[in-house]
Amino acid sequence: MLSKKTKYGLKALAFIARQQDKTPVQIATIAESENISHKFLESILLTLRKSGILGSKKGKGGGYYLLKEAADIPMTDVIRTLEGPIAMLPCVSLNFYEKCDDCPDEHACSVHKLMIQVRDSTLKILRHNTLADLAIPSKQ
Amino acid sequence: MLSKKTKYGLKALAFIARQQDKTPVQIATIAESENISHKFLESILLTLRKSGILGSKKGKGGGYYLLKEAADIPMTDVIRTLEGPIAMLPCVSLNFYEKCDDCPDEHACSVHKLMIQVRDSTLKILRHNTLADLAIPSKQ
DNA sequence: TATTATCCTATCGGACTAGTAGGTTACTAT
DNA sequence: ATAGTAACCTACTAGTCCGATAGGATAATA
Repeated sequence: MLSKKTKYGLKALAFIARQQDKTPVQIATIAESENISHKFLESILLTLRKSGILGSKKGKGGGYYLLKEAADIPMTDVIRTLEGPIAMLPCVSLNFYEKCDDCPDEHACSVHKLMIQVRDSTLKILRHNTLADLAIPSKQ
Repeated sequence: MLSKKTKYGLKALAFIARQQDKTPVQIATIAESENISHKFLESILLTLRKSGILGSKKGKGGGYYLLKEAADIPMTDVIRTLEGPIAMLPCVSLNFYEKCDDCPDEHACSVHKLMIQVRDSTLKILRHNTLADLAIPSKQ
C-alpha cells in the first residue's frame, strides 16, 4: 500500500506540473486545492526538494517549481524518494536491496522468483509513466 | 512491501505443496526447514485454514494439507488472505475498495489512473501464477 | 522593516508488525 | 483408560512507522 505521503506527493507534483508558466506554486495553494494538511504537505515538498526533484524560493512570490521537464521525471524517481523500494520484498529490490534472514539461498527461493516478476512489471509501468503523464487532466 | 506473515505463509504453502503424497505436514517441520518461528507460523497457518486454503488434522500424524490441487490455488487468493489488498491504493482495490477522503472525484484523479495500471499488471501475474508454480524447486 | 513563505527540529497518539506465552481441545497409540 | 502429540485459541507486548501538529528560524520581497 502506498502511504499518504507518497499519494499526496504525487498529487502535488501533478498540480505543480500543470502550471503553464514556471512560476513557483505555494504550499497553501496546493494544500487547499488537493485537500491536504498544510503542514504535512510542507514536509513532503521539502523531501522532494532535497531529493532534487523540486526547486524552491522563499518569501513573497515564492513556492515550489520543477527543476526538470515533467516528461523527464519518471514515476520511479518520485516513488523511490517518497515511498522507498518499489519491490515487494527487500531481496528483490534494485535500489534498496537487503538479504533475507530466513533464506540461505535466494536463488532457490520460490517467493523470490515470483516477486521478481511482479517487480519487473511494476517497474515497466512506473518507468514508462512520467510526471507529464500524471499531469494530464482527466477527460472525465 | 509484503509482510513477513505473507512471505512465511507463501513459503509454508510451497513446502506443503511439494509433498508428493497428501499426508499432513506439521508446523514444526516447516518451521525448522524454512527458518520461521514456530509460534508465528502457527498463527499464519491457522489463518490459511480458516480461509479455506488449508485443512488440518490434530494429534499424532496430524498437521496441515492442501484442500485443493496446488494448480487451482492462484497467488491472488493467498496474498489477499494474508496481506489484504493487492492494489497500492484502497480506491483502486477490487476486493478491499475504499473511497479516498481527499478525492472529490476519483475518475479525475491522476494518481488513481496510474495505480490502476499497476494493479492490473500485478493482478495478471498473481492470477497466472498458482501454488503449483511456487512449489517448483529451483533448478539452481 | 514588516510581511511573506519556506526551512527545520521535535513531538505525539494510534495503528500495526512480529512475535511470545500459556493453556485447551482433539486425535492416536499403547 | 491414559499418555503423548499436535493443532487451536486468546491475550499480551516491545518496537516501529504513519500521519500529522507545533513553533520558531531563515531568506526573499515590498
